[in-house]
Amino acid sequence: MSGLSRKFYLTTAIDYVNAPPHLGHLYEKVCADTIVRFHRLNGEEVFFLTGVDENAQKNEQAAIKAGLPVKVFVDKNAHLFKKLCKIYNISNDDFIRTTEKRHTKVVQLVFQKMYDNGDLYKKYYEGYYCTGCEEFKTEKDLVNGKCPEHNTAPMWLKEENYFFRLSKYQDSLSELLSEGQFVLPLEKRNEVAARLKEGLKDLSVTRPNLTWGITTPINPEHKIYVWIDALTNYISALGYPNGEKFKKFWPADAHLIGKGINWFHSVIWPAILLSAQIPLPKLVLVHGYITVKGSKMSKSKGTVINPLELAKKYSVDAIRYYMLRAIVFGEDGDFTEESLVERTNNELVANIGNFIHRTLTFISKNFDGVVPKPDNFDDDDVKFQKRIEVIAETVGKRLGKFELDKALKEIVEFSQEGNRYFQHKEPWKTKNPNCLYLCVNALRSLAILLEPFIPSSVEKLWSQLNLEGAVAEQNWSSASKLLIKELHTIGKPKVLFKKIN
RNA sequence: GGGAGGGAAGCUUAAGUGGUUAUAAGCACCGGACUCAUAAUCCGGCGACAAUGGGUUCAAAUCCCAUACCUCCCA
Repeated sequence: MSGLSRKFYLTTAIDYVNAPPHLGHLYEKVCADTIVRFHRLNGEEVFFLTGVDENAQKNEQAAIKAGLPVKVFVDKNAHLFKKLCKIYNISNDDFIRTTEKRHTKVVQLVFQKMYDNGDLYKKYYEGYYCTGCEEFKTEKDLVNGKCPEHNTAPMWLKEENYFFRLSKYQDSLSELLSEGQFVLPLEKRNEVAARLKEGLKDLSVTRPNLTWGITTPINPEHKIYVWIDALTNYISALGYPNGEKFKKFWPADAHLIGKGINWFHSVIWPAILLSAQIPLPKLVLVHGYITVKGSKMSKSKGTVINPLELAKKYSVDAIRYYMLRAIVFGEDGDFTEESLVERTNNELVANIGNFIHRTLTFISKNFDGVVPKPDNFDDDDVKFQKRIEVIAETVGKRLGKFELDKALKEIVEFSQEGNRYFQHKEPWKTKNPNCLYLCVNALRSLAILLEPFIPSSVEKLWSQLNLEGAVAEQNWSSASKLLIKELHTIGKPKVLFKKIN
């Protein structure tokens, strides 16, 4: 353990604001939040960025459909994303909106730098264009002459666009991706590397004749297309090029993204940065999708889950706990309310909640709320004490590897160990002081260990333990110490997690 | 159309990468103990012949081939 304070910069993808947030948006934010909270507890200086992509044509189209001015429409949905963060205790340090001046000017600067570097050139392009996809399609892409995605006939379009010499960076990118640790999990790295071998084509990075979006600095007729615009949020939010935050936090320690935008983050984004001569991020961290009944949430199937609504039905921490625990990080995971209820009742309530509550009420009722003075430890006591001594490291290792679900599993097992120990020592017969002394310390450990996952519940636990400060201010490794001493008076016990139904 | 991956107890998973009757965890289910605790807890039991069909081998869940299904990436 070094005493050096390090920095940790984590981003999420920025979300389209063409619709209100769904559960997938929340999942990414909760994962990110858990990761950064862990890093904060480790004493690192953290910057955690999330935000929304407002410049996409998709947003404009959705606004028109809704019969609202684009700005009004976008404001409305952006507000919902901010609200989502607030409700779910997402501890983001900033929230960027790509229509903000601080962003648009950086996008133009990056564009200019790429241009100055000779990486952008003008070219006529002709072909089928699907307005839904905002993309040119080849004949092969079409099914019965229609875009299979949108089921609409594309139009024949002849456009003058600026192209980015992506091909120029083929070798640098191949090298970046062969090194192994740039994209995690490794299967995701392999997918990108395999596609890279097929060769890179230059990329169209502007669109003419649009009304919504950021104008290029070199030609007022052209708007900057999604790539250079959206991805640049990761540095514009830090005040690139001269901002203090940029100097302190860039390069990003991880970009947390969904698997669908892996290519953009693992190939296009590094290429843009290389072209603009900006250092590359350290890691692209890819998570899976939340599915409902085994397939993607879809509007037509009516399986889209609105997390703002969900929070009215279940507690925020139960939802956070469930998503983090039940979904293997990096893989897709199915969401059902039944399993949410099951996890909550069996683990959060019956295991963790019970251990907390039985310990606290026992001390409260039998020792007037005062932690008893321990005697000499017997073998059981020593065994449990040792468990406490290693738990911070055990869970920390998992979190360091982004194994959020496994980390949580370790914590559940620790809590179960507590229940087992308590049961075995039978303090209701013996009034065994060692047992209560160790268990109440285990609760303090649990509070810290669980802080990244269920931050709000854990603060309540902290105050029931009548401890100073906030859990979020504690040091991770102190979760393995017995810092609650004899004669400490605990607060009033109160049920933390309620059983559902 | 090309490529990658997956199938394990009723369900969800972890381990296992050639060797006798496949190692485990949680949920569910059954039984017991206990009563401090939100009928929570603790202990014990139940339970899979490994997607299917072939092949290699003295021996395969583990290697190879084929087929079906699911997922993903690409076109």
